[in-house]
Amino acid sequence: MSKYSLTLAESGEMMGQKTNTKEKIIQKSRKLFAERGYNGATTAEIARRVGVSEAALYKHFKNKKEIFLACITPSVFKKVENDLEPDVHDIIQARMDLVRSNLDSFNILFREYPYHPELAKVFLEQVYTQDKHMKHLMKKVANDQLTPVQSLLYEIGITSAIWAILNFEKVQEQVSPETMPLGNISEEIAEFVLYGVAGKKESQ
Amino acid sequence: MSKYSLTLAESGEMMGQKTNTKEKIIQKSRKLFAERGYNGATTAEIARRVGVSEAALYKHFKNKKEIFLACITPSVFKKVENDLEPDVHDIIQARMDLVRSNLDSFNILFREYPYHPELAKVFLEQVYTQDKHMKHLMKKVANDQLTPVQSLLYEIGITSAIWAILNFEKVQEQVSPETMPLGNISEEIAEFVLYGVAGKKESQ
DNA sequence: ATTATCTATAGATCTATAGATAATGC
DNA sequence: ATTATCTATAGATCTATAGATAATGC
Repeated sequence: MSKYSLTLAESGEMMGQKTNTKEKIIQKSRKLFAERGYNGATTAEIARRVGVSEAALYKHFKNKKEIFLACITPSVFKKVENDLEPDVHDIIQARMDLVRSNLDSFNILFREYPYHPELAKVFLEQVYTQDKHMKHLMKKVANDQLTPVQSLLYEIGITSAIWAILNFEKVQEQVSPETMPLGNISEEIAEFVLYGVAGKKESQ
Repeated sequence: MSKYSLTLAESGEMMGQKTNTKEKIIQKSRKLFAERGYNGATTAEIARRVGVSEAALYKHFKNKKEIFLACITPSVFKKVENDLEPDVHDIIQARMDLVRSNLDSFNILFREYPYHPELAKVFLEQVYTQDKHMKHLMKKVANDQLTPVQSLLYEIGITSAIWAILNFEKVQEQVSPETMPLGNISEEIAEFVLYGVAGKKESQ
């Protein structure tokens, strides 16, 4: 985690304490939905992982769709603001931390939001976070010439790039025999975001 | 389409001619899989859209999974090479054309490849196309300092950003009441890829 | 004759509920 | 008494096949 970090708010109460079945259903099913997609995840498997009967699920949620939405909607951003003025590296690092530590949620969002209209808004909110620092810094670097559309495109683009690269990293072994060590990814991305392929010119 | 464009090879014979049921199954189901995901697309619905019975599907394909794979695997890149040395704008435009005109395939790939090991390789091939022009130009602009990892990361990142933005464009209405006109997206992306948020410095 | 299709249906699964039973709080 | 769970199962799908029928090529 970086000094300037964002994390998804723990949905519901502090977990780990008393075994709250509802909370456990949400956590187990979030993982399962991320693993198999909405239709690939069955209520039977959710129940199995939670360790209760299927019927028990329906005492906590009206139906499967409600379980699914509970996995996503309560995840509002809890921003850990920081007094320090962050630089691009910190901001990219923070975004990577956010995506990485909530990869299940982002996987569900990126993959499922077109099938579930309820998720479209959440998708936008979580991906286009309107990160104050990011916005401010981008504007500053760009000499205040960033239009709202640019800031939207950049933030969505950067987040989806991070998401794709992190997932690629995970499945890379299956893909190429000689696994390419990706090195310090956030460093690479930060450099790219800041100066593009052209890189920083000699003038600094 | 730009002067320097890539398109996915037409899988199988030239369509439109004689009504080839197998080909029609592939086309209709590709669209359906993109719309609903693998598990959300039923063989009943595929049959309905093709206009045949479900049993007919199984004379052309061993099972549902084979229909699914047929939607993806034959889509090898047919590169329309061009003598002209393309600039960044052309290259980004070409990549956007590629993603946009094969959005169904890319939607299936980006969303489904983690659930289907067979797709991981295809995903990498289609997203990291090792676009000769892109590679060459990136290297040139970066003064030959691009490492293989960087070129991999950049190409995957750029493609996924384009994919996410194009999909976002499609569902934007549902999301924000005041639809934001995204303007010339490829122009924006090209500028970003070339110079980052810093933009081109006064020196050009 | 051979190939492409259809009707009908088996068998597996999947969501969701009804009604019974166990656990908990007053 | 109330709340949380279980067993059992209804009802709806969903994939895939068997066997019958129609269409096509020699």
